[in-house]
Amino acid sequence: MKKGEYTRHTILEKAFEISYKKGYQSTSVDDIIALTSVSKGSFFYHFKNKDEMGLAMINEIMYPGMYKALVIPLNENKPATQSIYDMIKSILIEDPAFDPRYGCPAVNIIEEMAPLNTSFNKALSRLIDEMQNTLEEVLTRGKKAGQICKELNVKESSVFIITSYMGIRNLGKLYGVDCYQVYLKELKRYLSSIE
Amino acid sequence: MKKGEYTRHTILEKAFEISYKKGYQSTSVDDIIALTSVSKGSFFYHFKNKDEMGLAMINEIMYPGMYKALVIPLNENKPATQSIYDMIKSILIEDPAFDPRYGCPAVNIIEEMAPLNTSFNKALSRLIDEMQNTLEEVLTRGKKAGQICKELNVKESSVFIITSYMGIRNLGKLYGVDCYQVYLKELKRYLSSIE
DNA sequence: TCAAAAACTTACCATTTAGTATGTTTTACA
DNA sequence: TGTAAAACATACTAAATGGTAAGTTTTTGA
Repeated sequence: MKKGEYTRHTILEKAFEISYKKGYQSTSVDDIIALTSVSKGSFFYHFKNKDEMGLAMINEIMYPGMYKALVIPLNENKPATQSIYDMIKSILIEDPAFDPRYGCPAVNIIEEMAPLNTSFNKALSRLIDEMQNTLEEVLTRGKKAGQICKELNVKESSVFIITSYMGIRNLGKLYGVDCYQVYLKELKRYLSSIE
Repeated sequence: MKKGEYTRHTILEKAFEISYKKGYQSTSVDDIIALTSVSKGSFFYHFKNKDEMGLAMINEIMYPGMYKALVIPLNENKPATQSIYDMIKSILIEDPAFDPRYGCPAVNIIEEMAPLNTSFNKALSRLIDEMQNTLEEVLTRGKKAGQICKELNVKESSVFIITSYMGIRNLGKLYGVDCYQVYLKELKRYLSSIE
């Protein structure tokens, strides 16, 4: 029960790595086993089909990764708008797990799979809900601390922030990091407008 | 020379229709010819390969479509922020050419193909540049008309508006039209913050 | 240590994929 | 109206796809 779990996990990691660059549907089982030196029989021993693997990849690789990169940093003890700005700047500019050319793994797979597979949709909704809730909490705490305008609707604002992040990941695929800098300036302006 | 152009155009239209729902890479040539009742030989008479067809689809179907839905409405004679808000609301809520479940065709194909194909990337950049420039013009005109804050950086603001649009198309795939309404409220707030 | 369960391998299969070769029909226009 | 070019159809290919069958090796825990 140990060896198998290790194999399973490396399959998921490699699948994540390839599908981040090529897209989920265009990543074949053969692509994955080629990179893992796991046989096809072994692949299908661990997952009854490709989509079950994809779902596990979302839940076991993507979810923890996003949690670490997006949620944890938001709970540091900083002024609300500061901690939001820092987190977004950090994942856009500093985090080596992201490549501007390939965007954000979560955004990519939402774009590709949410309309096609309800199981994927559910798992991905759970991921974005987590992010959404954390943002709302930060903004609400900010209100109580007098850092955020009392009249602000925290739900609307956090949706707006998330959409801007999703969008800049998309735009970055066309124009590279240059547009990240432009985006960050206006994000800062927006954030100061809700203080 | 007439009949052929008609066939070519219906191929492009149907390819657009299917790939809007399934994604470009997952739309096969067989899918397209099945829906057009055009033979495979005829398909490859008009396009030397699938990607050449995809490129033509972007330039001949997507570009004009986006121009009509996004650019033209921005040049109506309204206050700057009003015309931006109305245009976005219109394509999100009213335009029957878009299905919230499937998002925005241009955003979809940027997400999927921009990292994988430089020809696609160029054609799509041209499309977004057009949108970007129009937004900048509207904001600049708004400044001159005293509707927009003089200190605003029009480039940064228009990038921010575009990213928010791209992002809400992504989020809409998870949550449907409900999140459009939430987004629009905060978009309105943002727009009034730049007045 | 040893047997049962877990983990893995190899060789295969049916289907789908983009693309081609070769020939036939249609169209435009002189 | 005749003919050359344009447009199309059919039947095919080789490679890639997700998945399976059947057997072999490795691991684990009593």
